[in-house]
Amino acid sequence: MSEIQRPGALYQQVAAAIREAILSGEFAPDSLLPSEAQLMARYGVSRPTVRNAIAALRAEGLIDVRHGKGSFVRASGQPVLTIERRISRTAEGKFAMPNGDIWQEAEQPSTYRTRTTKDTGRLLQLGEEEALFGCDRLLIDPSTGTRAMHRTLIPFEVAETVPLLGKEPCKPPAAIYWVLTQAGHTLTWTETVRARMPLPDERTTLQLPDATPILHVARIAHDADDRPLFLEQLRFGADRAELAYRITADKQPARHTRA
Amino acid sequence: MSEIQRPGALYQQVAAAIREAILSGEFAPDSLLPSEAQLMARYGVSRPTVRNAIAALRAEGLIDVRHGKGSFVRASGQPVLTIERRISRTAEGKFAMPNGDIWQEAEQPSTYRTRTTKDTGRLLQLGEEEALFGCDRLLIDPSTGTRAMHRTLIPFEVAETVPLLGKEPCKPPAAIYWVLTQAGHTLTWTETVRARMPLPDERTTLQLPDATPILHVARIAHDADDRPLFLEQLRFGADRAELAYRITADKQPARHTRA
DNA sequence: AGTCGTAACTCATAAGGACAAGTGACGTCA
DNA sequence: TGACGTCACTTGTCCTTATGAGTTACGACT
Repeated sequence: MSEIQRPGALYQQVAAAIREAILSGEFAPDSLLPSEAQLMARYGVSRPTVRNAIAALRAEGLIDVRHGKGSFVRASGQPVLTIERRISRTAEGKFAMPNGDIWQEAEQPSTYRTRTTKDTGRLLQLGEEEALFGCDRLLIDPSTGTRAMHRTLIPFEVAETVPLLGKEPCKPPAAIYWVLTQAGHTLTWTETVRARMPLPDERTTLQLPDATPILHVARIAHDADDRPLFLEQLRFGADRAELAYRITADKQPARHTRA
Repeated sequence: MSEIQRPGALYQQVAAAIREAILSGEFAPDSLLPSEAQLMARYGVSRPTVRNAIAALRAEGLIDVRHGKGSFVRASGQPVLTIERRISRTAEGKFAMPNGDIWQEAEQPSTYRTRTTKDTGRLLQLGEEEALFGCDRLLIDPSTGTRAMHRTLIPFEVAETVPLLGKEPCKPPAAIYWVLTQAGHTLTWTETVRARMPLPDERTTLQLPDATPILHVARIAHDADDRPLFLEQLRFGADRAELAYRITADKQPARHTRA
């Protein structure tokens, strides 16, 4: 019934109409949208057109479609888990992470040897194809069901100078910080944050819904002279979790790039 | 020709075949994929099936399709711009941001009055529907072409106690920090980072390609007693830019939640 | 030589039909 | 009563056909 003809393609007009209805609250979160047949009648278009419009809204993450049941307005709920990226030291000097104890390991960590890629090589200030110890963990926060993939990458170079690391390359991060500190290093950290769409295997491991990007954090532990010691990666679905940082003002003037 | 029949739907098999070819390097980045007609012949399927497969790869961000030209393997290039989220103070105590001078304002900042939403209310530790000054900027980094949307939200409460803010609510962040410091506040900051798919207006303003999430940073400036003073938001396409943070170890033991 | 039309390619949009598959409710039968 | 089969609903998949629209190159005409 409702006549539409404004922007461009038919299916985009239908999509826009439904989108407005959702954003204006006419269709409440978690409520059932009209079925494809009803939408066909409502807008006087064919089924492919309706499905095309629905596909567009799906790609925007506005709706979820369940086979045999219908299309539901996605509860655009904010993330339920805040991952605080901070590092603290106890009175004895040991390291503690604010999130260290919420995560459980879903399976045995898997360790392996690998080489730097263009990306990890740049972060570690190494060339490509340099040898690394790797350790992958699948983490779960039981209280929210949030899943995350954690990876530790330690250059052979570094592991050689720190016997404990070479023997057991797959320790929890806090333990690695402690070992390196005991070995005489003074640690500081930098993190870079990216977002991208998941690869198929990430989609399944992290159990992500449609149109859900993943947040990708890379934490580099630096020595006192600013040289990278090792790398931690954390990946998780951006629908359930967010990152939190603390910032304080430096005394030095801002630099644009790290030497 | 190449026979396929493994996982599930036909179009998924076709998509998987093309995806493998891309990830294995058979189709180089920026190269032209076979046309729809060629793919129909190659896999012996109909045009809708080919288009369905292509739509799936598009949603994954693996390919870009250009009307009249063809489908291209997306150069999965890492972000070209690193946005450092740090704050420095000059010898005179004024504030400087590492990125402060790379951004140019694409248009006049627009100021307005608004009210807290559930989300911004929580961040500012206010209720819903509390009055705010708002200021929106569209920023551009000319060297990379990266666009970003910046928003400042100042509660009326705060603006009233700081005359300079009330008169001119739309100052650059560094200037606001300075004004608040002059007014006797001691600032610290926290940031939360999220990623999500863009809304249609964000897609156009930020000129985002398909399947590109946006990174959403909310920076809260706190007073010495940890009460929020005001809020800055930054939004940009995750395809071009990444965030960088510095972390140092606290002396205090980690707390899980802020009081 | 330069301009412009046309043809031949590309993807985009739209309609129609048919059947498969998941879901839930209802009713029958043991 | 309980188990199960069937049916009516939903979306998923796949095909055919047709037309519109952006891109490029070639060639004819000026």
